Amino acid sequence: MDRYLSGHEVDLVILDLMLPGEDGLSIGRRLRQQKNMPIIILSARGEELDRIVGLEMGADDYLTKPFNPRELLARIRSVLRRCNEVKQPTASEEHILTFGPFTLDLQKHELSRDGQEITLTSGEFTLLRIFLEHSNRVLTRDSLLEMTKGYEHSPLDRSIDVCVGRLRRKIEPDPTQPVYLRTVWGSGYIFSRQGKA
Amino acid sequence: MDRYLSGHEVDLVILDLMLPGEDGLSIGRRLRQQKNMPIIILSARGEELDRIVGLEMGADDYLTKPFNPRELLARIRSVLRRCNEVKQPTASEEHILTFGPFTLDLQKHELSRDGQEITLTSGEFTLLRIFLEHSNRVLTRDSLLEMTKGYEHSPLDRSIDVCVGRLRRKIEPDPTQPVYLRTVWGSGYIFSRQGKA
DNA sequence: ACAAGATGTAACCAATTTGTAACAGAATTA
DNA sequence: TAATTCTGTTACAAATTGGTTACATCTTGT
Repeated sequence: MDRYLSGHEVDLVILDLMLPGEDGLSIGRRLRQQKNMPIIILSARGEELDRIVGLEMGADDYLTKPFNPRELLARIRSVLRRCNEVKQPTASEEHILTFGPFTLDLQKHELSRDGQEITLTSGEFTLLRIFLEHSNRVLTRDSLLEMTKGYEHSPLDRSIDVCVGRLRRKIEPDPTQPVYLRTVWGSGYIFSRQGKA
Repeated sequence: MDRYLSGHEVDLVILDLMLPGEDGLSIGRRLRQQKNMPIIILSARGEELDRIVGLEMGADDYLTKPFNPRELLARIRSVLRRCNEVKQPTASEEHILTFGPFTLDLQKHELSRDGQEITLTSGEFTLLRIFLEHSNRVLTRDSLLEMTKGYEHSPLDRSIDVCVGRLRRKIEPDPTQPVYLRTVWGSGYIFSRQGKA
């Protein structure tokens, strides 16, 4: 069992105390201590003492057989909800930015859409971050160069244009008709999180 | 009741569905939605349907009268424990960290896989510990040097790269294609416990 | 409609960054 | 002290990036 657990992603363990082998309670205690894994205990014995021991051991919930499957589902949902809040205490904080269906994680340097990762080079990442942090306002090539590299302006520098193009290919539904990263002719670029037509 | 709640610090609400006044279930629903408050429901009716409705509504636990006071205490403890972890996720002193099939024991300074020990030098151990303690975020060479040795930065210091390489040979299935200890080009390294492709 | 300037973009490749083997001084152990 | 292990440095190979260039396309003003 330990081997299985170490090789797989497990969200929650439902422990049947009536199963043979290592004592269910000690398994549970170990799982909780080492991996902080959510646990629901099933038991045929409905005696109160057992239930109390199970909960004190650290299980998150306790159900006695026979049980209603719908109740088990409800309890699983309840435990997982609590648990996800534990895993991502700071998910809602500053280091995750979103636009349209995309998510940019500033800590991981990772862009994803529908849970699927989209690889960005470090230049693309930097540019996207700047656009997200200054959305809905026109950014000139000068200020973009300034923010990305601290450059002074060179009048024939096209590097921003090229990088914008590369970014568009990764985030725009149709790079020809940008909805997030639009050109403001004669001035620069503007980014809008919701994606204008 | 609302007046009381807004003026006081409340850790947990025990809701008696049999009390008069506003319907207990809707009170509960409101508390959870507005304050994300932990809730335990008491009810004289032991019918399954009620218990299910209560849990689905978002209560953290459910107890039917008559109940054993000790069991109520245990359940309160269980619910509060979960909640406090939300507030202080790193409060407990875990000295065993896991990732993929590996286990790192901080006390013994020992890395093992499937019960088999993998010897680490002290430099490798330190680096791995730091990666595990700061997983899922990019760590620059600078900050890694800082954390491992308190170094000031020397721009041509490659010691981190070399140590990362050595660590990879011990933990990566294929050091050429790291899944745990990945490079973030132009920025540094990032460690993910579950091992990304 | 035309010219002039601005923008999009494919392709090339130099500069940078990273991987790693080999070496040697440092640290540890016997 | 001698032997052994560890770890930083160096050097070079490999990989990756992103700026430059060149040209097509688009916008604006006349």
